Amino acid sequence: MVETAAETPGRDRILDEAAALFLEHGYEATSVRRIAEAVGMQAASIYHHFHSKDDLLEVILRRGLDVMTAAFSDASTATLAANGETRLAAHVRAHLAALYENGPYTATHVTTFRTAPATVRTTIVPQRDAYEALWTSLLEDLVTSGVLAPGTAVGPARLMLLGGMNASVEWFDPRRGSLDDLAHLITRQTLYGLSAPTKD
Amino acid sequence: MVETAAETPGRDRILDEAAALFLEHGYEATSVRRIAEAVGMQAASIYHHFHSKDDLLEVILRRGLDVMTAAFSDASTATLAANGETRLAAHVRAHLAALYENGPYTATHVTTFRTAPATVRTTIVPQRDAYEALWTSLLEDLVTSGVLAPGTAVGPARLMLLGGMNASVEWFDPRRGSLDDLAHLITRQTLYGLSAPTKD
DNA sequence: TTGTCTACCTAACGTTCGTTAGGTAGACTG
DNA sequence: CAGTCTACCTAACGAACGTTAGGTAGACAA
Repeated sequence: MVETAAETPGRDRILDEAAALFLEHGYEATSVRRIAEAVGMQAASIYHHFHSKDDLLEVILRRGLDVMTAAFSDASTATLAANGETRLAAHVRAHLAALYENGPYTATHVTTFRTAPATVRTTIVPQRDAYEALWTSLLEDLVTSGVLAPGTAVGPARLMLLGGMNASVEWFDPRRGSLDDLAHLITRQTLYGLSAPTKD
Repeated sequence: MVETAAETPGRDRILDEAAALFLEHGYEATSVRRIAEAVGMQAASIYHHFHSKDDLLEVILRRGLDVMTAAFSDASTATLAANGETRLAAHVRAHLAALYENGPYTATHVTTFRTAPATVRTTIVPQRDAYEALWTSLLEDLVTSGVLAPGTAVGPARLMLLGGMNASVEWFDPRRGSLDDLAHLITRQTLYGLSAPTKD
């Protein structure tokens, strides 16, 4: 039960405000009346644009995933000919950009997906799996091309990398820190770790 | 407004069930009636043990922090004489044990703290800062003793390490995977990264 | 045996929730 | 210029919420 609808200004305002509120307070803690107030309309008017509160969440989660996926694709086409480290760095930067630019949709996705109502979650799962598969195949390429150590367990590596990036929403403030710096930090630490160079 | 109360079986059952439900569905999505049902009592009986639902959450969050802090201390005393890598590994293992053993309190803490009601969150903040300070000083020691690269930015390193460990609650299942393996994986990746050994 | 305390209970309170029914003002359409 | 459609509105519904008042059965103490 998802909207394919055309974009209206009112509808997009609702999505923006709802996503921001879901991100800050969580889905259940945000009432339809509070969303409506943020937009400047009555609660009942929300239902002109969405079937239900769950539907509204589903559209937001899906949009967050769309933003991520588009960012990943852009990074892929932009670095087709680049070396492995550059490609990884570009995709890390793209995922972080999805989290912190183009609205709160992706950040809302990663923070609310786990506890979203089961009915909403299950309809999103296939699209989410597809996004994770993109990362899996990127990391496999990097193993094959010798950038990552042979025998690297790609599954755990993907989970830790995505987990680490997503965890940054708990502390990173894009108005205070540079996205490029964060992307560089995460890429370097993922590839080379924190240890002092060995002296053998 | 926190309980210092003696431990009664009924009270601990409430804490256990509530923490598990908050972890799975989130705080706002879990009603007092549902907690009571899980325990096998009436909703009103919860209020014999806790002032309010917020109070119940606060006790749970604090207990989660207590579990973490105790685990960290144990790891510290157990590795006083050990080398840097062993000390780091022990503390990583301790934090993960706090997340996956001794009940759902720590896992509930890390998943619900960010969106907890502001009044609850602010009373917990000092204790939380104290736990993070423990990690900061551990990492600073490791830089001083030459285990971590000189000039390592300890703040971001701490955030990424804790963020990575905490993010594992989204995917790690302690009944399927070994905690030791996970701790080893995270420690190794944190120190040495994923890159293939350079051939120069 | 009377009194107190603990750990629950039933019943109900006022509030807020998501949602629906039905209306209206203004913009386009023929 | 009548008709339709869009984007809202007011009013209200039943259900669920957190919470409180007041009672009770059993344990333990004097």
